Amino acid sequence: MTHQENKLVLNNFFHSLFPIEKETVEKITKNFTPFKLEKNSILLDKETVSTKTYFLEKGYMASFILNEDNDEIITNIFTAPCFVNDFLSFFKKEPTKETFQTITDCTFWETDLETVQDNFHSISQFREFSRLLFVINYHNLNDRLIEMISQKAETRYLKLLKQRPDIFKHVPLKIIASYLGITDTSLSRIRRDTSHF
Amino acid sequence: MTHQENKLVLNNFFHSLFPIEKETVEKITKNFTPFKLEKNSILLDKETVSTKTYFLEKGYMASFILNEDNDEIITNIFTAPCFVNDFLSFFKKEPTKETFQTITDCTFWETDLETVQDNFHSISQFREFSRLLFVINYHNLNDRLIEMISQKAETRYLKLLKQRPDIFKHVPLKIIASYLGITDTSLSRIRRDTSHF
DNA sequence: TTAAATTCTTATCATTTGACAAGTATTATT
DNA sequence: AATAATACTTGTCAAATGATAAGAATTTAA
Repeated sequence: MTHQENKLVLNNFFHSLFPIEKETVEKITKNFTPFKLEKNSILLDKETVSTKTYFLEKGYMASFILNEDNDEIITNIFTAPCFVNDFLSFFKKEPTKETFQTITDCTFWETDLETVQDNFHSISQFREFSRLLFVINYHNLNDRLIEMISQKAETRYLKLLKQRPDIFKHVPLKIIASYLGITDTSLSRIRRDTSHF
Repeated sequence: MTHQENKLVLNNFFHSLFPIEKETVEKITKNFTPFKLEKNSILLDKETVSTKTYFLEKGYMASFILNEDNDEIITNIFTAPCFVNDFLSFFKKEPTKETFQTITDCTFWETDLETVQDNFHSISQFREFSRLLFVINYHNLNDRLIEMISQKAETRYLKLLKQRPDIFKHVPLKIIASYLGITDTSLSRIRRDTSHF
């Protein structure tokens, strides 16, 4: 087994989320294959159908959409290890509106819908894991929406800085600004005004 | 069978989302029980664990959290027919942070986790339905977040007015304002400035 | 039906954030 | 190392939204 084929990080992700036997995880990840992308590569492009589900083993990514003015609106920032998916596109076979792009060099594992379906219908613990992954993703998204509704940019920035300090080391500020729903100018001002914290 | 026990709306909801046999739906909804709530009743209170999953058959609801200043921040507005759930609380048995309250008189169907689990692990089409429900809910939430990030309040208001005109007939404007992430004062101003549309 | 409570609107002023432009710093390319 | 490209900061002014208060309209309760 080469170093590239070491599924330790992938398999551990299952264990970290849900109590599950080693053998079951190995069965689930049997049909996952590894690959790498350099920084600033596109993993999944807008207006294409996502035929794979991706696990980000190492690196940083972002997803974005283009608004009417063709500005990139960052919709998510991903820190490994995590699954990176456009659920709607993958499960409903519809074109995605978002583009998923690497920020740093990244390593991935991928598998196709057929494998996911086999696992989903034959391994009850994978079903539970899948649902839990949805529940957690939904919950995180809901929390972020609540913050966007109820807190001003400075509060959101300070919270992100505290909860995900790592991304400030690896992700350009203009991407973080867009993720926070503000301009890079505004983020710069907020950072100046809060630098004493 | 009394009128109250007519599962037409509930059962049709399954058919509308996913191709599924009549008998399978009847099997799934066998253990759902009906109940009613008057307007301004609490369906699920903050800091309690959601032991049921709810289907809103008729009426309007909202969910909200309380921020630091004890202001209600509306997180969602529900129009029947739809499922109304705190996924995290229901599946992870954790206390919810949100309160779910009726806006009008409402009729519901409910069932418990044990029934959901039985269905989830024994009926493959229910698994597909459940996942699809998650996918659609996640997608709607993501769209709403993107709007919050990238569009100004007036644009979000006009879009809501176009996409869900019914709620403006049944839901107080101050609730809609909070849902849009603005004050009722601000919504009132926007409505004055856009009333010519 | 009247009184009270709630919702909605409007006005004024303050705060937050955006748009634009210029300049500096950093990173990538040759 | 030099050049170009990109990222970041700062300043100025404008636009969007919030906070507060007062009054009008509507709904609810007695």
